[in-house]
Amino acid sequence: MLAKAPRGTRDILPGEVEKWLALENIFRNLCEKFNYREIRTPIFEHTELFSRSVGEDTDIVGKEMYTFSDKGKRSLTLRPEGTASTVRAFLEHKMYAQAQPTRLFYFGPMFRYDRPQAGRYRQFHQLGAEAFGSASPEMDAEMITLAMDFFHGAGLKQLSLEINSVGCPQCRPAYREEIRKTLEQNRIDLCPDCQSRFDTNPLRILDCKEEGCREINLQAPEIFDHLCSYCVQHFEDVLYYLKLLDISCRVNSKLVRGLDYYTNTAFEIVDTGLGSQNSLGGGGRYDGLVETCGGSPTPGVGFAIGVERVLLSLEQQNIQLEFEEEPRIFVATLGPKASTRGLQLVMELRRRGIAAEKDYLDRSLKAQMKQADRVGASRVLILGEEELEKGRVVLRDMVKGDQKEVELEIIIDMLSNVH
RNA sequence: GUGAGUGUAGCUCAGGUGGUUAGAGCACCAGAUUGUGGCUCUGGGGGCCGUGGGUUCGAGUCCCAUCACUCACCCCA
Repeated sequence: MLAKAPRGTRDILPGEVEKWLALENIFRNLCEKFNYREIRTPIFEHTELFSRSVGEDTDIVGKEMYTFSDKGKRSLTLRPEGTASTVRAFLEHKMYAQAQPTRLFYFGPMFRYDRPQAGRYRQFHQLGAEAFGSASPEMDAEMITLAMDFFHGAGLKQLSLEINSVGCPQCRPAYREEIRKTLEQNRIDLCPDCQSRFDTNPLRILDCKEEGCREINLQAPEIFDHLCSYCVQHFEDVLYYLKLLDISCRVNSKLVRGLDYYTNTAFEIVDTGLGSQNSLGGGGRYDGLVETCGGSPTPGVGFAIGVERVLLSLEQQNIQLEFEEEPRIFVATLGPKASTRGLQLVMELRRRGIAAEKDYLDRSLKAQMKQADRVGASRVLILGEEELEKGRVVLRDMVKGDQKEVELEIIIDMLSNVH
């Protein structure tokens, strides 16, 4: 147990970390172009922040939160998603008093207690963005474009963008009632989950995957017939702008996201070839959330993307992320004097910005050469007692396989110029 | 929370119907010229056979439990 990461968590090892950095860089650069600024919020928050904003009746709050109380008896929760914290920070630091809209992005670990499976972890990582202060459908379109540009920047193809409108507090209650009315006589045929959803959140019945529920859902009223005129217009505008910006999408009137705070736009990006957990990201508009968290009414939109799933999708589609490997110099030495001089040499190289290393295990020259090969050294400096006496060093090119003697004094400058 | 599958060396896996000191490939270390990597050859170190219990003269192998991993359901990223 001591040497085992907890269930649903894992180490990101050297060799894989490079991919994470590459994705982070793609996202950071993109966000900069869109004028979004990075925010880093705590990894845990007051439990109430999540239960209030995400919604008491959601699966996340109901059964997936890592909640604990600290020594001061405060109930705290490891964040299961990023939007709530961002909203909290927006309010706490009165960002609404600055130039609007406020555009923010984040990157970091999230936590949900769930059975792990392919593409699902208890600690997973999301990169996401939020924009406060604009209810314009242009903002929705911008947000979706940012997400899609990220996927394209990472090299992903074959993604499907699904979009829907879930209405607003003006029209949703009536629609909710409409669903209840039409499904009432079939209520006992719904799955147990949907039976309780009937009371708590009948919209969620619509995207239930149970065969029986799906059949019953055929007679459910279409949401588009029940949106208020504002919501209809907003949705149509979003679709219009997306088309204008060359973002293709598929309207899915059954799409209902698992968080309660969404209003109007809801969207999800899925990789159809991925497997069971094929949702790479999702988001939507949440015009009531800031108010729910104690602020004055402020519209907002955002999305979150699952890093592990993006990585999985890249792997499955055989797409390599680009990252440069720095050429490396290995200093091989023979004898204690040369070893000491070699240590100086290595440090000088490093201070000149050249990646370098030497052997500390007192290994034979042969073993040092082997090691040089393994760490991917492009060149090896061989320094023995003989060379040391002559004030020279052997410079070996590991790719070509040839070598020559060079003055020890000029070797650093020489290599600095090459690199 | 529910279901199915799998746990043997660092990794990938062999080990018919229970029978002596548990194997291979790769990896690792050393050697094949007293100072030179990749290829080859030789040798070497490494295994509470997931854990606990049971059946048996005898269990890696059979039974039970437990834990872990994997996949799926649910839900989501």
